[in-house]
Amino acid sequence: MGDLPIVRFEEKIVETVKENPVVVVIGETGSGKSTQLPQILYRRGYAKSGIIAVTQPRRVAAVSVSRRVAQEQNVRIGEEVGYAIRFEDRTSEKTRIKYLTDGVLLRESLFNPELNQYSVIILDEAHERSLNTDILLGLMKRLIKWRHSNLKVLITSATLDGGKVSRFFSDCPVLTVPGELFPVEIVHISELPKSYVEASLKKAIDIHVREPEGDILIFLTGQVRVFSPPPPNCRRFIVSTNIAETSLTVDGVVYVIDSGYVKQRQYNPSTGMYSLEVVQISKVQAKQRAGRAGRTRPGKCYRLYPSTVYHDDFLDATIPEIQRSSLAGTVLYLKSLDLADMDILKFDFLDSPSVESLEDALKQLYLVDAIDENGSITSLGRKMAELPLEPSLSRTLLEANELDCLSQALTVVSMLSAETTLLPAPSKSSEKKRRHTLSNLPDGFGLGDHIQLLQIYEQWYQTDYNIDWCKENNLQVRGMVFVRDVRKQLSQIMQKITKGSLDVQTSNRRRGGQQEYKSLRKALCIGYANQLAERMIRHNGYRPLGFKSELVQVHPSSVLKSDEDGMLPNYVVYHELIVTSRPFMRNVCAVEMRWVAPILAKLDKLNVFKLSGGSSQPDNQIQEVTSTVEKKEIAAVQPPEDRASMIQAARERFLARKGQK
DNA sequence: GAGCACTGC
Repeated sequence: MGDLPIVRFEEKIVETVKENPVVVVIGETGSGKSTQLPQILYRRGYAKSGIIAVTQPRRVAAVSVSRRVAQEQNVRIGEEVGYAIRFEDRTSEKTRIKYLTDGVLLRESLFNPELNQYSVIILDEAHERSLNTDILLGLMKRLIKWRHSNLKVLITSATLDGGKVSRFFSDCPVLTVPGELFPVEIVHISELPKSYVEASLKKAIDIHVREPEGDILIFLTGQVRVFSPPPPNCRRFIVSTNIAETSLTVDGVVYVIDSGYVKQRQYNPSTGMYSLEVVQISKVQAKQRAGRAGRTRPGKCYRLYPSTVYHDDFLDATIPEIQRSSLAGTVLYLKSLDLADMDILKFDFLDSPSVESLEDALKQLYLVDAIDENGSITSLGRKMAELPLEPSLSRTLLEANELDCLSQALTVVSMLSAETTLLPAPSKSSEKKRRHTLSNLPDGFGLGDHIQLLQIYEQWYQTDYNIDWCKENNLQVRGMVFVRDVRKQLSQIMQKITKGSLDVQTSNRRRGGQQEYKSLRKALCIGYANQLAERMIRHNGYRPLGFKSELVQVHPSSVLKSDEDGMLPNYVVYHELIVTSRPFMRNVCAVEMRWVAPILAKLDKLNVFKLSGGSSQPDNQIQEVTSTVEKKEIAAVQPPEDRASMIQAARERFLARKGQK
């Protein structure tokens, strides 16, 4: 391993780290930074006073890199070298080099804000700008002031604007270590193609006919099934999403075709909606993709866009996740750390999220009782922050505990955490099968998808977690096992939070139909107070409350049923708003008017300016955001006593809105 | 009546 480029820089690295609390290390793929940097510091005695921590954005990376380092150190994993990821802690008292996901380090800092057990913290792959890494960057900046005498922080990345991070950390030094990639020739197309799917197909065939052997990796935005599997001894065409940029390494790739696009999920804080959009990649991503051609020998990267477009239109770096996500969980986490003079709107992020996004987070936290009207964290909010869940789901668990339905809520919340991994990979044959078998699964009594998820898990429990049952019902075994792990972890945390011995056993009893789920639905209503929607008068469209007014529909895959008149419930809570062909509510649950009334009253009282601190003079931006909260419409919502008056009230609102237009 | 990239506690 002595021949890795980084080892030639050992003296320089050690010298720089000795004299500076924070150092940025830029190292291309193949530089050995992830494996060698901690070993260099270990050799130089930095693990004597504490552990050397190395964070990774992904679980697989934490495990595989630590295994390699353990091998190089000639120790077993869990001894001097170990790793910690969710559900799996392979460290011991002997551990001096510890690989962990950035999420695990964030959790640790919740219970030990000074992170005293660590003498060195290396944030690896920082260029990916994961939400967790970005929060850690902000926390490290504060931590280094408290612990300037006994903590070293290294930020390492492949292609990151080192100058920017250096400026963030008071002009700390930037070291650049060359990588060991083979040269990659970049070829741009002369003009943008009409269809990048078609163009990439043509280019692939072109390479196949003209170029010497070597596999072809094609970056597109979804799994387009245009290529059939190759016979042996043939050239492989690998069609991939951005998964091959980071998570997956394909050996034998010599040619890369880069469409220049990626599918990205983004959150709109004014409407509360997520959307999946095909967007242009950044220069950093384009470089990352090209690099995949030079791992085994010199390669070529064909870019399906002109070099002028690359230079003039492409963003330098991908928009960081923190600017594309709902920040309710993040803001609650930061509030619970009790950082001194902590104004959430002024937290020092490398790239700050918009004021609107932070205020949306505050508004959501207020509605779920995690912060009070002055923006201070409540005792309930502190408990919520301990749960590794979105605030609405932690709130649901705590309310369920009060309403004696914790066991059911634990199941629902765990199922939601794994939902995308439950259904099988799409294929023509399984699609038909799935339709068939899903009809055999319970239907949630028509009350909604949360109840159905609960019933599915309870059925599985009654088969004693039988793997064949999952297969028969076309549920991914790995997904269901994950649900079971999450449920166990959440049960333990709930036991700890409530300091009691709770009944968290999955129910085995069959009781009286719909009534069985009343408390659970009430807990969901209180938990999802920030995700409540009201039905329109004459049709089954809904309007989410507390956001800019938009018409949304219940997703057609929902098991929610309409009444004898064909009307859906007057109020539902939803797990997610997602814009595909239209805006949809995914995973909805019917709730009752008498549970909704207090939430409407709270929406009415909402004052975002006060929530965000309110002591300083409001600037224009804040005033404008406050005005987007639809005071008039919300104030018009009365909490009526019965269904007739409720409908009357809704009709008046409807007419009032019509009149305004 | 839809159809969704990736990751994490």
